[in-house]
Amino acid sequence: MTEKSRPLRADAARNRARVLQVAYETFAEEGAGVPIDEIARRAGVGAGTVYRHFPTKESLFQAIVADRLQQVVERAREQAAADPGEGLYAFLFHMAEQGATDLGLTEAFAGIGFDLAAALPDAEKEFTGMMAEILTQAQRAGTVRSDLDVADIKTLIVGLQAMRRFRGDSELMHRVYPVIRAGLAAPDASPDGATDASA
Amino acid sequence: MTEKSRPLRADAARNRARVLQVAYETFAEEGAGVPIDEIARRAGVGAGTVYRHFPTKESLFQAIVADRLQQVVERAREQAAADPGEGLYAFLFHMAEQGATDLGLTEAFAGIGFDLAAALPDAEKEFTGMMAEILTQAQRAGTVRSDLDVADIKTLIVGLQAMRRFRGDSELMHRVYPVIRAGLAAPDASPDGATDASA
Amino acid sequence: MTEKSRPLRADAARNRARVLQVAYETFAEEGAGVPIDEIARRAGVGAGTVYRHFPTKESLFQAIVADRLQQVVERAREQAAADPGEGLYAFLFHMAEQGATDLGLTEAFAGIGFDLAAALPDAEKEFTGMMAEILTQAQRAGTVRSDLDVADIKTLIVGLQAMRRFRGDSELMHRVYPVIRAGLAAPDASPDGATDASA
Amino acid sequence: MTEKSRPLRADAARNRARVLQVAYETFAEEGAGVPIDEIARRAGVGAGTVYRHFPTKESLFQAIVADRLQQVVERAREQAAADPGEGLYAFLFHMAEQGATDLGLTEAFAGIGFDLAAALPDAEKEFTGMMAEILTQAQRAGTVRSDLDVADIKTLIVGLQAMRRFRGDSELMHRVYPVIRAGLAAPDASPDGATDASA
DNA sequence: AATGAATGAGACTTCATTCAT
DNA sequence: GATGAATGAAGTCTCATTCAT
Repeated sequence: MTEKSRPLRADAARNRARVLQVAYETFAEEGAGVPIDEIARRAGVGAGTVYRHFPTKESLFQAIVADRLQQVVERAREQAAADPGEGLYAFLFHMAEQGATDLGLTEAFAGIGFDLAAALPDAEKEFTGMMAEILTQAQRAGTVRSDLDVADIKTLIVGLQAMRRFRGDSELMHRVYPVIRAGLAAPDASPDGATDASA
Repeated sequence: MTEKSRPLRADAARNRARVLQVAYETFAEEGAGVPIDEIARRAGVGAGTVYRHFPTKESLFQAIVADRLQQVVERAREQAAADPGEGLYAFLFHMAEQGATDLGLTEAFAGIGFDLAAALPDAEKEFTGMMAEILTQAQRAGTVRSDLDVADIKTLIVGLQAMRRFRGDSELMHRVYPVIRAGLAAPDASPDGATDASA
Repeated sequence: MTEKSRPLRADAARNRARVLQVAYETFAEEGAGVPIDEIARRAGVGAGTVYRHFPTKESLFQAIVADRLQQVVERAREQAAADPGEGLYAFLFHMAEQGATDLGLTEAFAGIGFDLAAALPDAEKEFTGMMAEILTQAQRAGTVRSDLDVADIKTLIVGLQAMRRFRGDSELMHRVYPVIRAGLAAPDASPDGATDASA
Repeated sequence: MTEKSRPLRADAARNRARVLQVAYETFAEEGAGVPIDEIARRAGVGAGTVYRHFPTKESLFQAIVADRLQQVVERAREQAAADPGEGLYAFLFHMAEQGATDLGLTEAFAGIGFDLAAALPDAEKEFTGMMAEILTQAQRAGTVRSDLDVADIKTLIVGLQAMRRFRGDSELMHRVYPVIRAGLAAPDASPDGATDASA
C-alpha cells in the first residue's frame, strides 16, 4: 500500500516523508482544520508539492491515518506477544496516549468527518483483526471479562482518547484508568445486560 | 449574565430566544461549522439580528452552552434529590445522551476550541458545584467509590460523550455502561493509584 | 424567470444589474476565461457580492445568456412583424453583430463548453420557437428557400458569428453576406440534397 | 523555421515529432486548455522534454499550427491540380472537416487568442498564396463567382469550421453546404455590393 | 538529453462580520 | 430594531514553467 508503481525518486521520497511527518504533527496539534498552505510552509515546500504527493487534503489525511494505524498495529502485536494478559491494556493506554497529541487520528478513529472503514478498508480490517487477537488473548489470560467484543473495545478507545485529550497523562493514569481497568476486569455482567448489582 | 442593562423589548427578547434555540439545534445537528447565515435563515431572521444579540459567533456559542448547562444543572439536582444513590449515574448517562445530539455542547465541555472556565466562569462554577454535590451524595450512599473527585467525573463525562457519539444508545447502555458502572462502583484503589485487584 | 420570490432590495437590484452588465461586457471582450475577481473589480464590488447574486461562475454566465437571448427574441419578433420577408435576414445579421462583440453569447450559442438546451430549457425553447416563426414568414414571403429548417438557420448563425468575429462589419456586409444571402434565396436544392447544379 | 542550428540527435528528433503529434491530437480533442503534463504523459515523455523542444506552451501551439498548415497546403495544391474547378470546394470542405476535430487549428485560424500572421508569417504567406492560386483556378473554371478574393475565402472557412463543430458532418453536407455552394456559384453581385435583389 | 519533482501565482468559492436601507 | 447586502480574507486546488537528479 505504501509503494506503488515506481519507487519514487530519492528527493521526492524525502519530500513525501517530510510532508507526511509535518502534516502528522500539524494535524495532531491543530486538528484537521489546518490549511494545506500551513503544512507546506512548515515542511519548507510549496503548496504544489503537497498536492503532487497527496492530490487532496483528504488523501493526505488518509495517508497519515494509514501510517499511524500501521505503527499502532505492529506495536500492539509485539506487546501482546510479550505479555498476553497485559497486551490489551497496553494497547488501550497507548491509543489513549495517541489521542492526546493526535487529534487527527482520534477524529478519524471516532469517525468524525471520516469513515475509516470506507476510506481505508484494508487498514481497518487489519486494525480490527489485531484487536480481536489481543482481546481474545487477554480474555484467555483472565484479565478481561469475557463478555466484551471488539466493538466494545473500539468504543472504549474512543472514550479514552477523548479523556486523555481532556486531562493530563499522569492524572488519567492514576485516577481514571484504575476505574476503567476495574470495570474491564470485573466479573461478567448478568445476562440481561444490567450491571450485576454488587453495587 | 443573561440579562444586561435594560430589559429588551418584547419582540427583541422573542428573537433572542428563538435564535438561541435554533442555533442550539443547528450546532447540535451540524457541528460548529455551520454558517451564521444558515442559523439566521432557520430562525427566520436576518443575519444582522443574530449579530445584534450575539456580537460574535463565539458569543452565540457561549450563550448556548450557558443555557444548556443551566438546564443540565437543574435536572441533575432534581434527580439527585429523588435518589441520591443513583443521581450521579443518571447525570452521567444524561450527559452522554446530550453528547449524542449536541456536538456543540460536547466540544465545549471537552474543551475543544473552547475554554469553558475562562469563557463562562459563573456557569462553570455552578456546574462544578452541582457535580460535587451529587458526587458526594452518591459516595455517602455507597454507590460510587470514595476516592473519586469532580475532576474525575468531568473526565468520565468527556469519555462517555465521545463513546456515545461513536456508538448507538442501546448498545452503549447494554455493553459499555456496565463496564463503566462496575469500575465506578468498585472498591477504592490502593494508595499507590494502581488498581488493587488482580493487578 | 427573472424575478423570483421577493423583489430584491433597491441597492441589491442595482448591484445585480451592474454585475450582469459588466460581466456581459467583460465576457464579450475576453471570453469565458475571465476571473470573477476581475469582473468584481470592474463592477466596483467585492467578489462576494458577485457570488451572492450568482452562486457560481456558470450561473452568472447563464444569467447573461438568458438576458441576451431575451433581448434578441424580442427584437427579432418586432422586425419580422414589420417586414416578414426581411425578418429572418435582419435577425441573422443582428446575431452576427452580437457575435462580433459577444464572445460569451457566441460560445454559449455554439455550444462550446455550454449546453444551452440543458442549462436554460425555457429560453432555448423560446428562442427556437421565434426562429421557426420568422423562418416560416420569410419562406411564405418567398425570400428564403423552402427546404431549410430551424436547425439550418442555427447552424448558419454559428457560422456568421464566427465570420463576424474574424472580419470587420463593413467588409462582411459588402463581401460575404451577399454570398450567404444568394445561397439562402436560391431555388430549392434537388431532392437528393446536392446543389441543383445551376452551378 | 522548422529546423534550426544543428540537426538534432536521432532520439531527440523522434521525441520532438512524437510530442508534436500527440499535442496535435490532444489539443484537437480537448482544446487549448489541456495541461502540458497531460501531453507529456500521453507522449510518454517527461514534461521537461516537452519544454526542451518547445520553450512555452504557446510555441508548441504554433509549431502544431505550422505543421498542419503545411499539410493542408500540400493537399489543397494536389486536389486543385487534379480538378481546378472543384479544387476550392474540396479545400473549403476539407478545412471544415479539420475544424470538426481540430479545435486548436480552428482557434488559431479564426484568430482566437492567436495572431497567425504575426506568429508564423512564413506559413501564413504560403497558406494565403495557395488560396489565391486555387481561387483563381476556380474562378477561371467558372465554378466560383469572380468578385471574391482570398480574404473572403478565409472568412468563409472560419464560418464553415464553426458550423462544422456545431453540426454533424452528414447534415452539414446535405443541408448547409448546398446553400453556401449556391451562394459561391451565384452570378456576381451588383457593383454596389448589395445582393442583386431577389436573385 | 531526459526526467519528473518543485514552485508559486492565481482561480473559484465560503463565510464571519459590518453597514446602508 | 431588523434586514439582508456587501465585504474581503482565507481556503482548496491547478498548472505553466524551472531545475535538481
